[in-house]
Amino acid sequence: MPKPPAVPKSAAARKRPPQRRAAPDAALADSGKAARSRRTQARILDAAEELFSHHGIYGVSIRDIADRAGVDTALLHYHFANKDGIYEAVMLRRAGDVNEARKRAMDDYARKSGGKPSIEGIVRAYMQPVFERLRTGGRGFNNYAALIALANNSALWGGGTVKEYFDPAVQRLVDLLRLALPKAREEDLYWGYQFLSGALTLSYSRNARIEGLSHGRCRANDYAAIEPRLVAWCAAGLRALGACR
Amino acid sequence: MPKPPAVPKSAAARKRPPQRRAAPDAALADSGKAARSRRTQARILDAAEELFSHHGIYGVSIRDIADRAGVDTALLHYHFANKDGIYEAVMLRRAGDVNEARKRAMDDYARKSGGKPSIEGIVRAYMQPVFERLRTGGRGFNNYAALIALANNSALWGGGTVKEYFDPAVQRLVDLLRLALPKAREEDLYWGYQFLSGALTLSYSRNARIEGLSHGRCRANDYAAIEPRLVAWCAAGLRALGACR
DNA sequence: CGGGTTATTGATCAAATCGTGAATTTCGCG
DNA sequence: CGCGAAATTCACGATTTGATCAATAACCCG
Repeated sequence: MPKPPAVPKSAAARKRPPQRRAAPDAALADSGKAARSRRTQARILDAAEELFSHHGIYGVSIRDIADRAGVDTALLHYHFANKDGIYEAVMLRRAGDVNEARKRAMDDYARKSGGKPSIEGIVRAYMQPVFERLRTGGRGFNNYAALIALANNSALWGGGTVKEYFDPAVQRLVDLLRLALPKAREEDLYWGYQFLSGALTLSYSRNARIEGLSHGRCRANDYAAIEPRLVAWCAAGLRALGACR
Repeated sequence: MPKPPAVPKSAAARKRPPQRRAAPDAALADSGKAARSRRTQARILDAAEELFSHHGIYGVSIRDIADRAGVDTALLHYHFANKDGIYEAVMLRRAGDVNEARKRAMDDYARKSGGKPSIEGIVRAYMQPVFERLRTGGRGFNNYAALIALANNSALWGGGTVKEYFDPAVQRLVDLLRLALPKAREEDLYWGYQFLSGALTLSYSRNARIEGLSHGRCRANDYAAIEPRLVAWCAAGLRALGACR
């Protein structure tokens, strides 16, 4: 009886298709059943990522995703159990990569700068992986970023699993800032992060107000223009916060 | 196309009978049919405001709103035609008031400061009306602000009518900043506004990450703590942007 | 090549959704 | 009072949504 594993309702979100390792020979890395399945899942997640980033989780139906991915509705349930499963998978797919890169960049900078890291350097290291991927990561990462921005300004900041990927990088950032701003109050470091976070996420959100406001002088996704300005902005703000004790 | 599901299903709350209105005596200013109608519409908008701010426009059904307002679904269509009409009415209801107050505050400050307005003063005048209402405006304005934050980081920044209320105040802000930062590049003034806007909206959004990150040291809606820090932060950032030409 | 597992589709359901038009209440006004 | 318009409710239909079950296609391995 080929039946999709009827997972108990309580553990529905846990369900994952058995993930086989790629064939050891790997003459062709992505041939074979498992690889094909993985590619299909990726196509589903790509579609969901794009649609979620435009309309939010509730503005997209499972059918919308299935149509855009070119598969049947039931397949989404087979791979991801339900809609929340799809959403969580989308949120987690890139979370590890970008935050590992953040921690690596901050560690590298901390080592390179010896005992005297600059605020600019710390902030730049934290932001650089995101901007790099925004510029070169294709439409996929841009959709993901817009979705993160959407979730960040709402109550549903992921199902609760997302923070486990994002929070450690933030703590690393705050730790470095504490080193560079020894006179700053502890709470001001966190307020500083919150302001930084708000400005950063708005920059890769789907909001393009600035184009109309500036009469076309600024383009909303001109990340080459945004990155240095945002670094300077946040560094100055952090210094002001750290000094106002 | 985005067609909506719903959010929270409280079976008990669903069958709650329509709440009878308060005593009809009330011989006060607004009795009469028109006033009653206006009060009903206000109740509907209050309910929609709260639900939209939590779950987004697609996460709320017309029934959810009607139930919470204690009226029939058809009444929402009678007053606001359809869901988009409700959304627009919610967005516009407080838009005029807060932005008029912003312009007034900036005009007052510009006059009071003569020809030498400070960055801090300008930014404070722009933000003050919002923080004042967040502190004293009751739950209604807090819901509205959270909804604005949600819309601000998404593609649907109002149906297009909202910007006509918000943009003039922003332009007034930029005009004053141009005066106070004569060496700044034109586009940097707008980037500055964008960063300011991101940090500001995140501060009154429904995101409470900072409470967990700071281990309870910061409370997400401690506006008395946020306002002065955000003013200092943005002023420092603007100065840095304006000087880096 | 053939059995068995996995991936994918087709058909379908119960519930929820938006919207409408007819009834019913409320209330101003003559 | 009592008529008529505005405000509000009732009942309902067409459509969409999330989800499931059985049936088929693709593939691996012996």
